[in-house]
Amino acid sequence: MTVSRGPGDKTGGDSLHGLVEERLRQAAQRYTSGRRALVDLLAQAGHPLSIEDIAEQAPRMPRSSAYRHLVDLQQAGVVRRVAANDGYFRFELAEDITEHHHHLVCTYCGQVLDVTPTPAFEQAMNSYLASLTGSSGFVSDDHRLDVLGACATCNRARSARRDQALPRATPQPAGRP
Amino acid sequence: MTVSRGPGDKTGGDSLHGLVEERLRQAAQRYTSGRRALVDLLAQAGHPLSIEDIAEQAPRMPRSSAYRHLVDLQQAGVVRRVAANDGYFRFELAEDITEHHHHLVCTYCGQVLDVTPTPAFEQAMNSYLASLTGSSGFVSDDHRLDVLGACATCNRARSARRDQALPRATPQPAGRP
DNA sequence: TATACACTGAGAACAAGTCTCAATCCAACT
DNA sequence: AGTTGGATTGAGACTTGTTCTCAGTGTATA
Ligand SMILES: [Mn+2]
Ligand SMILES: [Mn+2]
Ligand SMILES: [Zn+2]
Ligand SMILES: [Zn+2]
Repeated sequence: MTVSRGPGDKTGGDSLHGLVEERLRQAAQRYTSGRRALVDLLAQAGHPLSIEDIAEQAPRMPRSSAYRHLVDLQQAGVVRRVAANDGYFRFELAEDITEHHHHLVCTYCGQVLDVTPTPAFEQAMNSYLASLTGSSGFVSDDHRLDVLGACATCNRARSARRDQALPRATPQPAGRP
Repeated sequence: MTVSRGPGDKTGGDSLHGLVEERLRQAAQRYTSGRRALVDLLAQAGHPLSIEDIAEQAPRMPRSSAYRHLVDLQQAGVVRRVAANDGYFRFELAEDITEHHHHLVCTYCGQVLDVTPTPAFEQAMNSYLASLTGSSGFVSDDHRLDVLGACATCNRARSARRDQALPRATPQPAGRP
């Protein structure tokens, strides 16, 4: 049985753990069972995980340890921290371990999905980024594209109702009491 | 003297305040001097402001009031809250008041700049978004593109040094004591 | 002027994320 | 096999951006 490790699943077999171990060694860190559990979670999720997601799927891991592991894995270049629209961080494997991808953010249920861009689009993206370097003196070395909308599930729920209104989960601020 | 209101400066003259007042009225809210001051700040900044930016430029406004005004203005559709890479929110005028734009995020000093995309790129973006709708059942109604890199100022500072290392402000997690 | 709400400021409350510290593990030696 | 020094871990205190509470003030409208 093969397990999907994210979009594209670049690293076949178990080279993933070897690669992670090597990067940790570079940072004088050990690849312990807690860290391995986290990497497995992130690899099998295929989309960025919140600390809540992690706590659900690894109930025995203390939150302080999870946070610290994530920091260490970031510093080793294994994990990337992404700021979602709701102000909470999500965590995913670094793109050079999985593959460059974008995010579909459902503004109703808050779920974040990975999607791999078409080569044509990335080409347009690159020429656009090149044009930015010239005009403003800004030198880009990465980009992040989030597509906001309704996922398939929430879409069905919405069209099932007469009124187009569904409770939104993500961008709505707190409001007045 | 004309004041830039953001990229493109869609609303000329003082129709901005009229528009804001109208949207607040729709939400049964008044356009008071504190709220007007905030709208002026956001309009003149031309890039998303942090609560710290706001406190600096409007020292007499209490933070609790600033936050509450921002919530009210969001609910009225005047302000948009953007989650920056450092985990803190920034605030800017809604895109249908200014113009659709993207963000240049400097990963060294944390500053966020607005940039208006070329029509060619937005066209590529639209066809890309259309392709997403088909495949996964996800229906997109908005997108957010953040370009990460080094702003002109930090770029100069970086090339002035022999080593390429500058202290990063944004994505670097806290580290171990 | 009276009345009913909306608005405001001060500060308490909340919670995601970070830090501290004592205990434990483990790779590298003898 | 035992020692040892540094890395790792769990529990909980702490920090701080953001939200909530509440009493007092402003302001439309009649
Ligand atoms: Mn891309
Ligand atoms: Mn765009
Ligand atoms: Zn959804
Ligand atoms: Zn900069």
